[in-house]
Amino acid sequence: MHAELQLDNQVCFRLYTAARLLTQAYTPMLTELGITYPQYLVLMVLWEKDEQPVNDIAHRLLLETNTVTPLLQRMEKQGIVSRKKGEQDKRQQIVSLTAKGKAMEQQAYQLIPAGMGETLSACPLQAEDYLHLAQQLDTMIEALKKN
Amino acid sequence: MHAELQLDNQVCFRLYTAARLLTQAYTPMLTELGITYPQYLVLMVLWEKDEQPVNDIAHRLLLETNTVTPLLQRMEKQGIVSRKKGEQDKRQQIVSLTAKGKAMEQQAYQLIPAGMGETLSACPLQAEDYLHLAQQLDTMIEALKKN
DNA sequence: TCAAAATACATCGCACGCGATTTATCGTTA
DNA sequence: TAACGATAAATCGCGTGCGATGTATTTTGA
Repeated sequence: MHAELQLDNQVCFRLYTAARLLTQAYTPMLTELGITYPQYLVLMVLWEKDEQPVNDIAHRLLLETNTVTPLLQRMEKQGIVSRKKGEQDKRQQIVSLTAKGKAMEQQAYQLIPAGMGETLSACPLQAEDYLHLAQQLDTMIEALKKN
Repeated sequence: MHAELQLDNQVCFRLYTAARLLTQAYTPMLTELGITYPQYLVLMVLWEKDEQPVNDIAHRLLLETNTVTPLLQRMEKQGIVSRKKGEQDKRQQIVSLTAKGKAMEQQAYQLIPAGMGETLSACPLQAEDYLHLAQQLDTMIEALKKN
């Protein structure tokens, strides 16, 4: 029995579990909006800056384009975003929010902070704890980004 | 522009990303063993205690049986585990390690701590930071488990 | 200048996760 | 004890993630 191979000693398992469970906590609100969590991430990227090529969205989310492309295709089918070929560089697909996609920002603002606030109120972590957690995760992410 | 809806303010996005990237860091070692990360989790559960029903494994990993069952079927096909119907309760499927599955503990022990140590050496977090991180994640997980 | 390398995106295949449903078995109780 | 609700797995469908490959376009360098 090697302590290094015990589930209870694994940071990765905790990250994997916490990410899944927290994503699940978003699901009821996101279902009301008719989207999934990764689609919500894409929307946040586009709410910040509209009209971006697939590559920029993928880089922002640290995902590969072969994940983002089908995701965008599904979102286009739902009328949340539109895609058009880049004018200066015809290899690019420029992704834009539709009116529906823009309107969803307000709906999200009304649903999600309130809903998640309630969920996390059951969690005895303070604002400063989350800040510290975020910093440590950023440190890990930064180190792992360099493969 | 609502601060609550900015990607940079999302703990969930950080968890989602850190979990993905850390899992990716495991992948080279796990590929050498011929398994995936979720399969590695199942093996850790079984190395700790062999011969468990599907439900116990799923509960330990906080996963649903409809995730674990196909995963176990793939592992059985690879000869890592075997499944047999429970004797006292015929609804259960008791999952056991094969000789191959047991032997993989030693291989994992030789590959993974060393490999992950090297990966995380690029990460300026100390042992006590990981401990603190683990505690905070456990707190979140505990709160989120109650839906 | 023009062929080769690089880049942007798409496609394909496979392994998760999970909501929803189904099937087999068990426990309970009327 | 016979029916009925509860439980354990399995199955189905869909949306990711991602490695591998393909295609169109741009950049490059001899």
